[in-house]
Amino acid sequence: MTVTIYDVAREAGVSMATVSRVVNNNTNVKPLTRKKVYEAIEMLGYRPNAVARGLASKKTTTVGVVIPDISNTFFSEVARGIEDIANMYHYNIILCNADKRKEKEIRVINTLLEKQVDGLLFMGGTVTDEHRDAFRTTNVPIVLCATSEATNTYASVDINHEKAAYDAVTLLLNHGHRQIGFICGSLEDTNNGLARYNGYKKALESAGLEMREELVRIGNLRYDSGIDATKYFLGLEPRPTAIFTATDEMAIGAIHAIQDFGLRVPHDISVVGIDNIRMASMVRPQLTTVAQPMYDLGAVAMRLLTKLINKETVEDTRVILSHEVITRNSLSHVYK
Amino acid sequence: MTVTIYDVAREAGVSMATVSRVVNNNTNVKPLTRKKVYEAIEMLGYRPNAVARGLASKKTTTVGVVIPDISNTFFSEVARGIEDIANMYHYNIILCNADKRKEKEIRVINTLLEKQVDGLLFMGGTVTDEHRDAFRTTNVPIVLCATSEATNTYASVDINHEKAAYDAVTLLLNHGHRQIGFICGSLEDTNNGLARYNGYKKALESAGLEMREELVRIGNLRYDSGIDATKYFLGLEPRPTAIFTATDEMAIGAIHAIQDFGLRVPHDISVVGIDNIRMASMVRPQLTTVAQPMYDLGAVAMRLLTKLINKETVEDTRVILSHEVITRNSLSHVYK
DNA sequence: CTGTTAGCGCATTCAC
DNA sequence: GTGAATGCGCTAACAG
Repeated sequence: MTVTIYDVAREAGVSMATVSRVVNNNTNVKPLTRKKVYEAIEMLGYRPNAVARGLASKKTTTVGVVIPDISNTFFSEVARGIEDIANMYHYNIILCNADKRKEKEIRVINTLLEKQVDGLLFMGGTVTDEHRDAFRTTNVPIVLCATSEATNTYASVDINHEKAAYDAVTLLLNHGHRQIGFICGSLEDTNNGLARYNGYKKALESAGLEMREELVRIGNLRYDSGIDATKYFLGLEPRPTAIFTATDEMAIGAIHAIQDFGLRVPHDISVVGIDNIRMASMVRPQLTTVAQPMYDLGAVAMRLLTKLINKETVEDTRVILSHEVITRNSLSHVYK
Repeated sequence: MTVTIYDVAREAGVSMATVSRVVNNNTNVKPLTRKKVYEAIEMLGYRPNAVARGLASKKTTTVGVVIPDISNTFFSEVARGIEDIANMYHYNIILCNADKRKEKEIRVINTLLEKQVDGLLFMGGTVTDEHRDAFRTTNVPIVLCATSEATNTYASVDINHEKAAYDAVTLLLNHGHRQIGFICGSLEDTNNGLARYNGYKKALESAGLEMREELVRIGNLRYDSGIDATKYFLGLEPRPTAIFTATDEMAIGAIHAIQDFGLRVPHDISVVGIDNIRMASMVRPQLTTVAQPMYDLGAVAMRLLTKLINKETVEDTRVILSHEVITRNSLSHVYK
């Protein structure tokens, strides 16, 4: 039924070793024999069995990708970067959603390893000791992407989240804002939570301001929670003149909550986010935000992984990509 | 270095067949031996090699998914449905972006087949003869998802695009609109283009109206093209009282173009889209649209694929999921 | 309930 | 340049 390398060999009147050579573009095959083999392949409709090849060569040309949620626009953008570069280097990716749930992350890491992936790209909340235990059981290269890891012992690519938040708040400060509401992620979430929280705090301190707890709300990074937190801010006396959020989605929620309340953005309240998801320029007013290079995060991580897989020497395995303030229309000077 | 089933067998004092049995939860292993094997596995840190297993059993428990673009919010939602169900049935997915480009689609189909996937989930624009040629070279089950195929010979899951458009336009008609601008996808795109175009046309005809070419614009399904086409409509005399678009993204572009022009939605112009992407309820006014069950499209397609893989008898391999009109705030009766 | 024996389809020595 | 032989790690009969 299925045609194997052996059938091709017989058809072409050569040995299977020779067929293997031409299929793998090995040098040292006489042009004529090469041609005969190609013809046999063509006429039999031979398709190499990558599984058998993987077993024999111990390389599968596939990498495992664990991702929190592919339907999240931030991660799907990163995933596209990953896949494009993977494709460029002739790797395929096995994609696993893990929702930042530790047990599921560990589980998929193990099945990915069972599948003999050549490398592992991990995106998730935070790397714990259990993760490290799982990573330790293998020799395949691992790179962390948009993920925080305390001991800094793995290859990784990310942005400086604290600095990004710091820059955003400083921007607000420079526009005269002093009452800046902050919708933060959970402080257990190192990147979106704690790091950005620290950035907010430090920016305030740099300006000689004290952080006030009543101006900080914890959200879940999503649109609705941006709305909810903003409603709270709207009830404050005095009201904040600006709202900074740890994600663009929450920022968009903030904008709408303000508008639904009958106020204007940025005239009455300015709003600044982080991420620069596509949607950020698909709101009115368009969102001023700190851009993360989402596609590049994935692309660079994947490129790094290919180098690691090929045992190329790489100068720096901990790469920080730069973020960038994107000025649009949701921010203005404070009106006294 | 790597510990194999043979090492475990020796350690546990049994044969490799027995180890294989316990690893595969085969019945008929004495509890005591099972326990011994588990202990050996534990102490050696044995991890089954899925590649070897795949070669021996001719099953890889992975399915190939070809998708137009994972960073597109519509498809990433579908992909989530696919992955969740795949995971539920213990399959992994190899994800390949193909951008609806035929050559790339054919290419990834072939590499997926080389990797011996147990099944193939195809999402793309249109299935051509070249696709059918590629499909013919294999016996693995294939299901088409959100994809049009003229000869109707493959398992598939989709919605009725023509009817969805028909319903949307009828809704507009029922609200008194008679001048309905339509931003369509390319007519070469069977689903998003032609089918929805026909639905628009038929709805008009059912109401005894004639379709007028100047009220139809071709867009590329994205936000910006919604803006561009709407600017054109805004210059028409008389202006349409409503705009219907083939995708939500274009609808949101339409809303913003209208607002940027100084008009109000829906007071001056109503807007209705198709899809119900998350963003549809993250605009002001919130978008009235015809919902496609994106997650379910993926989930049902994957479930169908698992049945096909297991050679279960399935009653109907061509499934049409129902769409639903979602009434929000971008539509009102026409103000005379 | 358990062990023996063959392959699965290919890459990869090592000869020639 | 090319062929023969071996084994990658595992499943799947078949015996017993």
